[in-house]
Amino acid sequence: MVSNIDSSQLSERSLHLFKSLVEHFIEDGAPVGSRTLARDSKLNLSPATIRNVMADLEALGLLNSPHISAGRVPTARGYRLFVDSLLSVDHLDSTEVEQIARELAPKDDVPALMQRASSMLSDITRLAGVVMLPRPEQSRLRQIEFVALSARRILVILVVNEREVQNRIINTARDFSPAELQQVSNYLNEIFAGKELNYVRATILDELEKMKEQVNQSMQAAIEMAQTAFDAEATTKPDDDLLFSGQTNLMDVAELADIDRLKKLFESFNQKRDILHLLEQAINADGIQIFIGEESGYDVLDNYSVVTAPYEADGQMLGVLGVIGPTRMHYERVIPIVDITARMLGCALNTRN
Amino acid sequence: MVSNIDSSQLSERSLHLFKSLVEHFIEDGAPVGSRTLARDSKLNLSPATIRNVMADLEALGLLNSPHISAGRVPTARGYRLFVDSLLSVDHLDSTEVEQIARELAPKDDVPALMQRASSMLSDITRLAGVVMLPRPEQSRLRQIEFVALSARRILVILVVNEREVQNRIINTARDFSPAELQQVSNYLNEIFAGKELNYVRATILDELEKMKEQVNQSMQAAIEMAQTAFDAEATTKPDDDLLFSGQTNLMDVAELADIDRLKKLFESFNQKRDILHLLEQAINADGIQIFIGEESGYDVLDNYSVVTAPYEADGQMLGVLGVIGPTRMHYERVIPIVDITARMLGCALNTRN
DNA sequence: CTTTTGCGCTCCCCGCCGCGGAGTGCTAAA
DNA sequence: TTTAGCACTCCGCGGCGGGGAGCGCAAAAG
Repeated sequence: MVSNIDSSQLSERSLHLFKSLVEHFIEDGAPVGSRTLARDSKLNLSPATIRNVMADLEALGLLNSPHISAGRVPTARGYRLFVDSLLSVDHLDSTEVEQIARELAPKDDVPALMQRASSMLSDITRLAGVVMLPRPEQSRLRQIEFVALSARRILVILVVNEREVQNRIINTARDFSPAELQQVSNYLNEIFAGKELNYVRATILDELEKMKEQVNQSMQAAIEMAQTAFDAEATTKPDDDLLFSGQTNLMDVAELADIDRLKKLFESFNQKRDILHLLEQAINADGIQIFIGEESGYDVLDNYSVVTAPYEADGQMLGVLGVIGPTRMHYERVIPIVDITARMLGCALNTRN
Repeated sequence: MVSNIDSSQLSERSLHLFKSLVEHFIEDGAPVGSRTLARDSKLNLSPATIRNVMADLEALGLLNSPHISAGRVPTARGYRLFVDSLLSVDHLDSTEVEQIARELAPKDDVPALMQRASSMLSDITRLAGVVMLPRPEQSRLRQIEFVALSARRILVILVVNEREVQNRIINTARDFSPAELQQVSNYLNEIFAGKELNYVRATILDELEKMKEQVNQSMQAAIEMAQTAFDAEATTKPDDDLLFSGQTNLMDVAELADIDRLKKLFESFNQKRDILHLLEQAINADGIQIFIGEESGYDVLDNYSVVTAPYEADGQMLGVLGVIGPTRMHYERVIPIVDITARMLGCALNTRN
């Protein structure tokens, strides 16, 4: 990768003009010519001078022109310089902040909260929002319970990490009485409570062996049953860990009207894989991270930028959220929105007492 | 609404030509002229004759021409006649049937099964699939359990209708011991097991009053707690009752490439309201029901058709599933797919023992 | 009466042209 | 170093014309 341009390598004037050009382009989406720039940047320079400056900026790879005789357009590298050094972020007005706070009030369960965060991001930015569901590296089993539905159909309830609840139904080979079930869950809670799920899955077989003599017949069957339960758990919910919303907002953005590219993007939303990889790169950034166009390395994201922020609660990084839109987006507005949303989501997730 | 055309009102020859025209149009998407029709329909008629016939069909409102000098295109009414009287449904080949059966094997919980049904519909038809989640008119409470997470945070588990499990966490005003919780759930199960959820919600307050003297203090608090639990239940999951998939398939269909209309459609997928209303109309149809273009009454669905089938299990209508695509779709193929999917989904939902 | 032939007409599509506008690069002057 | 002037490029757009597909109508054929 070619090294990025540092703002100190450029004259004050060049930077001013460059910034002005980018802002102009973000506003209109049309290539910006020397005339307009001469008119609007308060520098009182003639178009010709500005042309010279722009030629230099183009040589540095910050701009390029679609055709020899069109205005200039920022490159990905140009945007990079812009967001890193030139951008002054908006101050969100208090009504917006309140709106975000209201939407993220911790009134119900985690998935619903995440869903709201995502739609809020897309509503407020008029772009596409995405939230990675919290995936604590360690999911500790807190409690396991069995509820008899009928003699051979048993509901297994796993309470994981404070507030996550998973349940599945398993069919057993023989009948279990409620008392037996109680016994099994007591037993399992005793050994496994507080342990990591993966660990539980891995060792449950060993335990089974170890206990073979100690415990009675019924208990053996019970442990086998538990194993089934945990196996089922392993196969479920591995993929719905990304919540999108507002995809349709992207259909308004004129320069992205190419339906094939849009389709590719939407498909990659559905597959989740690429976007997930991208977001994972952002989880250890401290605060906002921005992927501009081709930078991301995923060519479905050409001409798109992704503004991300990790969110944390109880001192633990939980995930990433962000906004996807055209490279030509209002960064000065999107950035603080993503930022504050991540913070507030974190707050909402702090274990309430 | 103008009355539909009955196939008996038309000569054999007109019907044959009409059918041939519709098939042609479905294949190519281009207006069909008299020449092509003369060539391809085995009738050995001159284009001129066919023009006459087509003029008649146009007068009946079955066809129209985009321009005076283009070929003819079926109207919604034309499609109606076509699917009602002229269509010969494909015989699905056995590999496809097996594929469907495999996808719908009842291996895990209901939501996942529904999700698979929907994506399978869209994959196999290359159109958009939709499934309405089962919404039994009566959701009977089967069992309620409380699990203490901490002294004041309690997990409420509701088992509803055989295999649906809902859980939520509530915060209580005071501590409850496990024994107390057991007592409460025994009590509630005794009164409410087998009752309808709405009924439970409605009468739980009365019960509370009625029992005031009979039961002790702790029990009162418990019932209040239960009330909280059911209230929470009422507010949750009222809207995610429709599962879409394969929306992006619609972006391939050339004649729908109008990005604004597509956007409107996608938005109505997100809102769910209109589509839900439409599907609800189909729940009492016995078998396949088809909404063609403007017929649906929702103008986002102009140029789209929806092929639906209700599914049932244990003798009870549970919901509707279907496929959304351009009016110009391969009905002869889509119809049997939707049909068999509905049946198999029903089978998968029959209470397994 | 039905079907066919023949003919004139309509309308779309596509490529072509020419023009105005916006913008550039270069050179020469300030 | 900046500006003015100028020639040049390229896009977008509207108008034009020809070819193609298809239609309707009228008259002839069956």
